[in-house]
Amino acid sequence: MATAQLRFTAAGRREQILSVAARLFARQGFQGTTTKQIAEHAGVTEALIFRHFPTKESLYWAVIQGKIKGASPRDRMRQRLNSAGTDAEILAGLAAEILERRSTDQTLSRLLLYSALENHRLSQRFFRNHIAGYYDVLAEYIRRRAREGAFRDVDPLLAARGFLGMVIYHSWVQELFGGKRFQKFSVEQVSRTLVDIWLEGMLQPPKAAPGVRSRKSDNGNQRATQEQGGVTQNS
Amino acid sequence: MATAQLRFTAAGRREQILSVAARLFARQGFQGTTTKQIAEHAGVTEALIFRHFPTKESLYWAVIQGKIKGASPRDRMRQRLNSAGTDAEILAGLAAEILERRSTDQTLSRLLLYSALENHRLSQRFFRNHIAGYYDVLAEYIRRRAREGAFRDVDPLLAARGFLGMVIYHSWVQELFGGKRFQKFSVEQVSRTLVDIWLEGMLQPPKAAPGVRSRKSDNGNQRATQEQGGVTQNS
DNA sequence: ATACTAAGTAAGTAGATACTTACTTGCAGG
DNA sequence: CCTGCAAGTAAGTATCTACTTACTTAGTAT
Repeated sequence: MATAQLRFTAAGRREQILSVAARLFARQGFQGTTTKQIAEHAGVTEALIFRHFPTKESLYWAVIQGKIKGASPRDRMRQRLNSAGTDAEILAGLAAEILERRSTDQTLSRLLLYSALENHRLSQRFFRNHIAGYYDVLAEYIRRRAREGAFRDVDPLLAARGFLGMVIYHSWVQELFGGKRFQKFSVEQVSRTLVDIWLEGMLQPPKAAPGVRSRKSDNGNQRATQEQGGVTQNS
Repeated sequence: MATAQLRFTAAGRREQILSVAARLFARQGFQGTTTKQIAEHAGVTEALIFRHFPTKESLYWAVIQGKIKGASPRDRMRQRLNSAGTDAEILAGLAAEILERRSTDQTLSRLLLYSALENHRLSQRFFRNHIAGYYDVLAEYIRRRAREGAFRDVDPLLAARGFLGMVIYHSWVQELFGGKRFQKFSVEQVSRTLVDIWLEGMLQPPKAAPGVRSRKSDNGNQRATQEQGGVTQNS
């Protein structure tokens, strides 16, 4: 009869330590978090931590890898982008999901930022596994929509980065830099607005004559423009 | 004759320490930088540092305040936004400046990120003084262009954040997360492309009757088969 | 009960860290 | 020249850090 267990199983304790450490590393970074702190928050002595993880750094790795595995956005995102609906609906849903997730759980993005700043060798891999996935899938979506004639001919990777940049940067500003203290935005408003701008910028104009794209606004009071900068990339 | 001085004046030494500390704090954060390191890089003993700054934390504050004062982007940005040229030229110039500055000197953005993550009380103020300035000025520009009928009616602050989000996030990805290892983009290409998307999304459609905005794409359907000419220039 | 094993701990160690104290050295003005 | 003072240092100290070692306890199978 295991009623009130005083002891964890090894695996259970390991997970508990991981979850405590994740919170602390996310809040304070690797350098700012001590093994003593982790032990105290886990209700355990430091020695036990080093029984489960040979070094503090290996614990950090384990935390990050756990988070990477826990959240595999690529598949959910691909699924979303393949679902039915207008571009606007799909993208707004995507943006909303990102914003919502980030506002309820900052640990992942904080871990990512910290590891990037602290130059942990893991950072690159973390980034590639977690963030780059977003790009590739979204870029593919953009490429497809361009092939279908819906989107303009813009470097898909840059376009994807632009979209995610709008969304993620906004959430950073709100959550990380305390922007929400001065200005509150609803997730709906933000996702709708940002998607609106980006999408309107990506959509192929309706009745453009082939070869010559007419500017939407010629009234541009500033000095008239003779040619519209193109988007092609040859550097 | 003070030819080769072995000793600095107090003010000179203070500045030297500040500049050395700025580099180190930017690279390693507050917690990750030791006073011993700073002393060694300044070619001086730790004691001298504590003669100029009572605590390590006060040194950190001084570094950040110096950076805030040093870079006042608001004015330069306002000037740029009031100069002559098309929207595309002005915004691309702005984006290029941000990208260029950030790629040559990361200390400022790294300090900002670190201080935000480490929850230094200064972080909010740092953000408000350094970054929020961009928003306000750019939002004002957007508001003006909307009043002039050139831009659509979109929340100016969100639009500004979207623009800067695209640019700044891109530079973070490239510089911080090592994105440049896999993909190199020229500053011109990035700024032109991002501005193109954003601006095209903000411009008022050409022949819309006032008050009624016609969407570019009414079919809204994902499988849109909008006919299109071979519009944009192909390389 | 006994004995075995896995979970857990008390009490360290060596080195680092922020900061101090008591002292020395270079240089300008009389 | 020498003297006063600001610039600079050598050698600490108390505390903290990651990590260890030698030990104790709880659960369980026999």
